[in-house]
Amino acid sequence: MSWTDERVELLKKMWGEGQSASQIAKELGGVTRNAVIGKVHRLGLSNRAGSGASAKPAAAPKAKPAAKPKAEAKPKAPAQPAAKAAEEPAAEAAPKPMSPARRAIIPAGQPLPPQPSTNEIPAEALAKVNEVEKKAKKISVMELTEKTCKWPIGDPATDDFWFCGLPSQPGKPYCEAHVGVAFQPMSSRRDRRR
DNA sequence: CCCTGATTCGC
DNA sequence: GCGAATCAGG
Repeated sequence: MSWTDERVELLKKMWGEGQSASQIAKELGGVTRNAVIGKVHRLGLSNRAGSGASAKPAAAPKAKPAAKPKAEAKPKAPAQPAAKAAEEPAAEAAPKPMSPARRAIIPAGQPLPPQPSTNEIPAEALAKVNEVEKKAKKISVMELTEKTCKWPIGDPATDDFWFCGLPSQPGKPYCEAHVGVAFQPMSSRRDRRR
């Protein structure tokens, strides 16, 4: 993929809005977050409006990439809890706070036209989860241990919120059913060719 | 551990 | 110019 005018524009726009490089890369498609960051730099729009993130001193002595005796570890399976099923219309992506000024409520129509689902959750797994949620122990956050399923259920904004609490799978943060929905999808992850 | 952006440098 | 590899902070 090449940096066409439109792609660059979208890049600028999203970067300006405080989107992360990885998100921009995902949105554009065909590029990695590194490519995005590289482009951002080349475009000269490095830092965003002084967001209180991390300040780079700029000139830091490094120099050492000459040789790379780095014993790199193998990538793992990232996998994060996938979005819950349908019910809450508030499942939106707001990764960064951005400027306090632009806090406009979502319009009325369809602010999100082309939303290709990041990942699909098998209907089967969902059904399973629904069943499990009925048997959930409804434990609070303080009751979570290494052995309890940490799958959140309900709306954190209300009292209808608890954790599954069923016995989690060894080495996993969730019970079997929730491991299913949490780790199932996640198909593509950029290659790390060497 | 995951994620961020930043930098370097071979292409 | 491009972006993977790498670095460095959170």
